[in-house]
Amino acid sequence: MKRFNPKDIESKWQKIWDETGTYTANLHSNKPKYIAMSMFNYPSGNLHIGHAMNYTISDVKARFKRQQGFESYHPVGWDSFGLPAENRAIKESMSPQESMAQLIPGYRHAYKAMGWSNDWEKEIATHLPEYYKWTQWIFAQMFKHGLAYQDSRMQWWCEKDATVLANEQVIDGKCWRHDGPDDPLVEKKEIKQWFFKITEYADELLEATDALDWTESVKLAQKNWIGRSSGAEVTYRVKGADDSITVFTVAHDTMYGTTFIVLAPEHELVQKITTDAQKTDVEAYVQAAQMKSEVERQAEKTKTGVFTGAYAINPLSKKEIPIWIADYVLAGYGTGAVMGVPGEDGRDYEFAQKFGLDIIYTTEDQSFVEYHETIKKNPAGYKLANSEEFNGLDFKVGRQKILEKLESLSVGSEKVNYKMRDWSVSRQRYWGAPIPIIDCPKCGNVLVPDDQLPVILPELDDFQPSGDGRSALARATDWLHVDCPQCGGPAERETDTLDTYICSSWYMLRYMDPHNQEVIFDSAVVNKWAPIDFYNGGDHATAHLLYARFVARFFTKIGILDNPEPFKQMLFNGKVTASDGTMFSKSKGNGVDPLEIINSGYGADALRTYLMFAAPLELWARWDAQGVPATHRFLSRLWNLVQEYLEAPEGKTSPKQQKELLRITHQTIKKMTHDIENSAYNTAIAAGMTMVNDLYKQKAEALAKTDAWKQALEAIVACVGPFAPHTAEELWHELGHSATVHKDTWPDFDEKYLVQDTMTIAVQINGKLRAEIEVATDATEAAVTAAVYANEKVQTNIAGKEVIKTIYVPGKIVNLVVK
RNA sequence: GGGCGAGUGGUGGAACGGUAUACACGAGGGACUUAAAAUCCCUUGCUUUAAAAGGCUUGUGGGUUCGAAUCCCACCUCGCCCACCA
Repeated sequence: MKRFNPKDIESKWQKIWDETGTYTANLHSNKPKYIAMSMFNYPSGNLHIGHAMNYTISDVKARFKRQQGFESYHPVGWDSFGLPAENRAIKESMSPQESMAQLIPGYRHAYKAMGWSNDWEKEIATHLPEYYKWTQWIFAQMFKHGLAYQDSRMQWWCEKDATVLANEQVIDGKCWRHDGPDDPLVEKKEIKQWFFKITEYADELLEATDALDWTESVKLAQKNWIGRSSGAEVTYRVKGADDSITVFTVAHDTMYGTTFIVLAPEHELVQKITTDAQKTDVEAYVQAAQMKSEVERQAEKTKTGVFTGAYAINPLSKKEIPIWIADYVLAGYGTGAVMGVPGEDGRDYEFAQKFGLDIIYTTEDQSFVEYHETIKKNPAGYKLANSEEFNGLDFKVGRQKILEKLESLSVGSEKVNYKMRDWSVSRQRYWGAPIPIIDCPKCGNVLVPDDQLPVILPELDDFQPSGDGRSALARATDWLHVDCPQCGGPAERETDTLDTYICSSWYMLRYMDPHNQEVIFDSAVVNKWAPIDFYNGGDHATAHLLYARFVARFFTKIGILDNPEPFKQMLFNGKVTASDGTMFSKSKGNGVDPLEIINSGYGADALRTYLMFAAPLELWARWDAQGVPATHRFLSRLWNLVQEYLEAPEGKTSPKQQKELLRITHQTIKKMTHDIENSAYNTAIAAGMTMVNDLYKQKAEALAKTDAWKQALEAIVACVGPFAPHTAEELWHELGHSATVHKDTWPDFDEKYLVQDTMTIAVQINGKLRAEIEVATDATEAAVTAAVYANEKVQTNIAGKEVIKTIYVPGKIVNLVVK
């Protein structure tokens, strides 16, 4: 009997699949399409267990659909621009180009060793000019449509990377790439940079979120990130001056409770309105605030602030209220100024307490309850108080009336605010797509004409940032100096490169037309293949997934794409940790190397099956050293069963066994089809294991080379195909097929085989299980009840008692209620 | 501080309001073997008992229901995301 030896069969089939193009998708096929993929790979080292997890999830889905008869496409590519590659290149004194040329082949080899069904004909890499030409084209389109602009702003700055960061790239006050305990906090620097106006789409993105078939937590994270709040802008006049201060509030119904105004230290009016007496204090405070990082500010437990000496007038109550500055007010949100309502807002309350400011309550119960709490506890509404003519009104009515009054006085209007900011897309680093802009002293920022794209990234010897806040490109003088496309005069190229999140915001669409050099993609093909049917990953709940949605939406506006949502279904899967629950890390050296496991003799199939079996996909799994041996054992049992069948004598299968084999088979097909469809891979594999166990029991009865056995074995081999593709392929061929198991082989199930002659009914007495009875499947309720009363245990339990109620759940349970 | 999840055997985990603990690991026993590995078979929630037969069990406490791991309320614990967003 042939032994199960993954080493031989895996490399054999990988070679055959490669040579025969088994996984090459025909984008013009007449079959229904299916495209499954996992988040883009960032080549930075070796394939690790997290990759193995992520890419196997989408590979199983793609394989399942391919077997079901879909034209299934499982694309592959490299998110090859970006800082890790550049930093590695600096460290190992090689160019990032060379670094990629070294890393990518290693990944290709590893992907094939994992048995992933990628289409290698359509491979892409974002650092190649044929790709980034179109990344630059997107920038140009954004620019032409008024969605790309340059601005000088305070921006997050990572000292280690010497580049700015997008808000989304700041994690707990640190750079997303340097968030270790010894890494520095990010700082703010004023830098001229490019932005994409994602805020223009905030509302659309928010509204479309609910309908997505995505993991709920991700949808929620996106909604929170966009952070819509609707309220009003109200203008307070500064006493004795022409200036006025506009604040944003969601609680304009509490306006009569405003007893002070607070400006952010950076607010433009601070200098102007501060009185001479307060000047020293205010300047000191502003300076101190500038020195502090955002995180230090937030870490402070108590409120700080300084009085400016100026007063504002409440436009409704006409009361004079002091104007303060305090760093609990953020310059970047709303208008950078708030109205202090200490009767209804916790932060204002704390501030008022500390500095002895007045507190006015505007609700009838006249005590401090947080505004949102008040509404939550009393959704029906509370009544306004201390609000002059609005007293006694329900807050919803009062709110509306107050708004109307503000509007009539021209001091307020409805306003919607978003937490989300525009997307900062400039990076002061070398290894990215150059921004296709030429800075002309006469014409200003001039777009590089489309026919001159791509702006090729010049090869350099030294990739270190130039140190003046510009990238290494500032030193590439030949490249830098160009003629202005508009006036022909001397000009300079933009030295910033594009955030690599732009590269990954549209790659899924390029997969459908990867080599097109005329246009970004053929819309006809893309409209056939988009959206991505299945997408998964364990990171980027906000940044990447929001950017991709934004860019796709933009494509629909400029008419090159039909569907504004790029990902139809998105599974946010868990990660794999070490057995002690801590993260795998290079520094700890506790990593598990997928290739090592494969090569140790267990094979890719056992590894894949273990990863998919360990836990539900959305949960985090702990690495268990016993796991791969266990799934290897399962595959080996299946293997041996098929070998025994092949060596079995010709003969007959009894009608009884035939019926049982059919039942086992169809029950398994049903369960596995349903579970893989629903991404419940762990229970699908469990069902496969159950079938193999059941077949071993049948084998003990009788095993002969019959159609009944063959059909059962073919079904389980096909169903295991998505998880253990090599083993399935080998066994499929051994069972007599010459075509691949991986196309059009998924078996159908028929409910009629699931029906048994008898069924087991559980009998409860007062809800407690007391007996089980066996009745004919077609037994009537009367027959079942009769069988229940005939049961000895039931009789003992109801002796001397009165049965007051009988509940019969057909096919399942009988519950007798006795007294 | 806000939001969202999750608490089930020794472990990872199963269970449309209907027989809790599928499947797997680990453990114990047996077969095969000179022996070991591999393989195959059996047992395995806790507990009383020699056995037969009971009792108890899904974080804690209540509730709804003929029936609750599942639904509702309160509490405890853990995890994740966001966080002075006005």
